[in-house]
Amino acid sequence: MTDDRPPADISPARPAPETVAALRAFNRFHTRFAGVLQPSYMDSGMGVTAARLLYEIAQAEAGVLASSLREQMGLDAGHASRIIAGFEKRGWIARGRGSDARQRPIALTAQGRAAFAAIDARTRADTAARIAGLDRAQQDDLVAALGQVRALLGDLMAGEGSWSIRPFRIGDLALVASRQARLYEAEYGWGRAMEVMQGEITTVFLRDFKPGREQAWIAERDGVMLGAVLLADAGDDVGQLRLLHVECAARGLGIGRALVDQCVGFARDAGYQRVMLWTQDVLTHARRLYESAGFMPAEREAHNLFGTEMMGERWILLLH
Amino acid sequence: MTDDRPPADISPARPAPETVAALRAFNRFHTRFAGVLQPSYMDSGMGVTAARLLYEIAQAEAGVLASSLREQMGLDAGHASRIIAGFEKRGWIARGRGSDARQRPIALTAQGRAAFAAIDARTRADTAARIAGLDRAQQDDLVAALGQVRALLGDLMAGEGSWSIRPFRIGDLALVASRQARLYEAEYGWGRAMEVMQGEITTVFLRDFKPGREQAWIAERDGVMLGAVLLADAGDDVGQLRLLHVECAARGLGIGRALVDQCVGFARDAGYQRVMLWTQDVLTHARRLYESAGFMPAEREAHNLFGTEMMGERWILLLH
DNA sequence: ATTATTAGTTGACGGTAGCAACTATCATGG
DNA sequence: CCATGATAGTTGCTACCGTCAACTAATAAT
Repeated sequence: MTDDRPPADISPARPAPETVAALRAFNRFHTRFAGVLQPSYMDSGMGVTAARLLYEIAQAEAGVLASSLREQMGLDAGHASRIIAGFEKRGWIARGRGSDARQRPIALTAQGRAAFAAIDARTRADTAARIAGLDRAQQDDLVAALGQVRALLGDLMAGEGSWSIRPFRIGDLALVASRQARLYEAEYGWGRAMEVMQGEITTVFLRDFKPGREQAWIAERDGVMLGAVLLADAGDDVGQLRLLHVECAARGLGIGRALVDQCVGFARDAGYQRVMLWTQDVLTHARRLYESAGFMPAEREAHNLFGTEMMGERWILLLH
Repeated sequence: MTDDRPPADISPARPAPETVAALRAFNRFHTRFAGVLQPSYMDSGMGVTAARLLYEIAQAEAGVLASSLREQMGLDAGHASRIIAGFEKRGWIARGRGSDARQRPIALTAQGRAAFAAIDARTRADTAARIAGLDRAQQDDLVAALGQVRALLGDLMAGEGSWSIRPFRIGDLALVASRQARLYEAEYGWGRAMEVMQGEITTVFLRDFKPGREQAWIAERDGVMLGAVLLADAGDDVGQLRLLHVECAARGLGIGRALVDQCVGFARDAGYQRVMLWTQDVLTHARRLYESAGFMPAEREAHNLFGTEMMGERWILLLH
């Protein structure tokens, strides 16, 4: 009844109360939101859990084990067993034998696929009805926000590793500038001067954009930007790699490397002789990345452009 | 079992399949996420629904009616009645008599408040533990994304009318440029030329920012930007209102008016003689807003800056 | 061969939630 | 003023959900 646990075991890095409050408010909201969606299962004669389980069976490749479904959904063994038995009784699934004779791998029958398709269509329609008022742009915002939430709340299933890289679209570059400004502010304390530079780079890039000679790429997952990079024409057959960044939450997935590769590949195809970039020596992670991509360090120069003494570096990659 | 309903009654404006899929995936995720949070209620001897109900009672002013709670939460009358009876039995609530003797208004007792506080603290701690890994910036992103989802999914409770206006912070202006670029692209088809202009305006504003003489404001709710406006020093004691916008989803709340008022008030305090702005005659909503704020139309000029023939207008407001 | 482990099933049981019948009160309208 | 209907809330019934624990059968470990 009472909470006797010492604060210490909650977490060393305690989140801000407002964040917790916002998340709780959201949870309440979503409980109600999902509650409105549920009744439609009812008249298909099965409960929400059964519907979820059927969904997972349909998604999995034929021959899923009950145990893996259980674990995936956090279900009780007995509960799951009964629901699965129910499916079998209705002829929706067939159960084989695994190499291990205790296992009874589950597969949907044709009948089961039909039943699932009907339920799924129904659910899809109900969900669609709930967001019928949103135009295309709002839908994109929604998808991005949902993806962002899942990523931040640590949904390991959130399109696991399924990020992709695409050319920039309208509004993307300013967003890149915004994210980078916040990123460097949070991590290094570089302030407005850096923000201005990022704004100038993106704006000039857009203003003088040379299709075929220049390009920018966005790495994203579920509509959420995970990183970005620009390739600008620096003249004399030199391409300049600019504004590479990877969001904190997306590091270690190889996104930075993929962006650099994309960029260098484009530069090679476009006929550039070299790719050049400026960076700061404190950005050690980026430096390692450039090094492994074949870039060679060139000039170093101390400067004080962003409020602190720092060491700028030029790196060069010969292409041909 | 089967879905016999004609497509017509789903919605005339049917959302994209990917949006629906993303929302469904999110629902599945959140069901599991919330499921992990639930067990902690258990050892307080009450179910999730009871906990939710207690929360609502605690939030409401003393003297809530069971019926309003029921409706609010979408509960069955009998179910709610039994849970409430349980609370009464434990001495957590006291029930009075309304003017209507059928009504039994509910109020927390001191004991009830204590019990709720304990449960609430527990829940808060559990929720906090789930997001312990997030740094400050990620928490901000999370709050914004949660707010965005709630706003887009039509949560009328999402901080109803509780938006506010604040001065800009790092990364805000580039975000403004990004949102505006997408907005005008979606609504009017103005393309890259407009995007470049927005980038230039924000970047120049940041680069030459004159504290006290210039400012930018962001309207937001739950961490989500709902609109923004800039006031730039145009010389000769003229302040220029720039880049006013209100997000589609946030229109009709008086945000545009509040932003203009904020801007004009600042200009007056800063000692400007006039406030000037440029706009396009097709932006009828904005024009009405400027008019009602006391701006007077000045020059009009046809131009073709953004890909189509359009009519630019200058408006002026005399301050002193 | 013995023991422990694992996959899955089954029985028992308390809690959840929906439906409908019920009481008590109030509103309306001849 | 009484009949009628509506409303706030309670109670009984029931199906289902979900947990615990005991169970079978097969496998793995020593």
